[in-house]
Amino acid sequence: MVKATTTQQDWVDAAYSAFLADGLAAVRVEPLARVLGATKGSFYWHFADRAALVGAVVERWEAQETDAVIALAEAGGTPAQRLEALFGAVARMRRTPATALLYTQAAAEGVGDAVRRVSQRRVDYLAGLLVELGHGPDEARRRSLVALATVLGLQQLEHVGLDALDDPGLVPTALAMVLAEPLSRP
Amino acid sequence: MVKATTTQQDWVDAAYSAFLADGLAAVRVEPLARVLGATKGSFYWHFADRAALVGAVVERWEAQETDAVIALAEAGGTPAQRLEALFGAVARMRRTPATALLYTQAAAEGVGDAVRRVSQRRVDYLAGLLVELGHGPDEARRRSLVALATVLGLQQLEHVGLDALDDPGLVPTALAMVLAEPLSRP
DNA sequence: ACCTGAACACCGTTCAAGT
DNA sequence: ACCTGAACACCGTTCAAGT
Repeated sequence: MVKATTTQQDWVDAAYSAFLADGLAAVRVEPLARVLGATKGSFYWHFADRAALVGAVVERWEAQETDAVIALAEAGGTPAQRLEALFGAVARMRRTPATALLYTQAAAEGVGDAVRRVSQRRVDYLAGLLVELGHGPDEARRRSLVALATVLGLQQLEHVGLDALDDPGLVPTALAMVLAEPLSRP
Repeated sequence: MVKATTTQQDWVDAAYSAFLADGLAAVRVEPLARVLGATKGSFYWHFADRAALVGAVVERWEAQETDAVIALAEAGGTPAQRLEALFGAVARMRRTPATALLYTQAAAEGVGDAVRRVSQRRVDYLAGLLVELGHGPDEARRRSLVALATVLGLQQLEHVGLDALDDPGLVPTALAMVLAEPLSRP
């Protein structure tokens, strides 16, 4: 039995695949219509415009990010173990163009809010760990912000051809930088 | 005396302004033609295609970046003073959307090489300072890579609405993280 | 209710024709 | 040598018309 109609889900599924492969810019109505064997007119029955589809894609991304953070938090262990697990996950993450592209595309595509919420959640989780490890709340927040920025920046460098994530000594270095005691400045 | 013709320089100037304001995506032939009071046909006399204009824009950006690094290096002082100056410059840099957008757009726009060269030069400069400050070359390179990534990532977070660079304690924190002695891991 | 097909706008690209 | 203006392709968007 062949599917009779193209559902809203079909559009989001196809758009999400395109997003994972090539970022939000790849979420385009006409090419997706070709992939789905539908017309653009069909798309505009299910969605108000392209922005609505982009919104649905980012909503799905946000939900999966939230699940991932919760899974990390529930994995348990000591704060130090959870920090190790977090850095391990980051080290394994590597080349996912979608995420590397997302932050700069977010504002232009009108989904900056969702990306900001996800970022905040990540910073909060890491800051919680650092507080458990004995840092003060302000210092913990700053270090977490810097750590997230580092991960995002390394993905960008990777994306531009600097094989930053290949260096096996880099993640330990970053870990040390996040954990280290603050220096008194000269 | 009114200028008779639209020169190649005029196109690059207009394109560079658009780039500084809104990133490479804003380098578009037809809107620039409107701004310059010329036709698209005129553009295609001076340039092979839009990619050539984007290339010229990034070339100018690369040249100015190089000048900036050289100026920093020639400023002199002790390595610690130069490091302070570098972080001060970064702290003052703040909201330049163009740079924040550039890294993710670079690959798609075919100018990844120029961006990679600029990144490499920045890392090399900082790593040199860290070596002068007593770090080993590998550790210095890793810390420099992480530091550049941090700056790029903070720009992205800023761009998405997390007021990361507003926190006055953040740059000292980042400085401490770059300078700190490596930890032995647990 | 859901879709097609044609239309229009926007921008990249080409090119014959003008000066 | 340099430019105009019209044409085409691509994709977002609208809509009358079909089932």
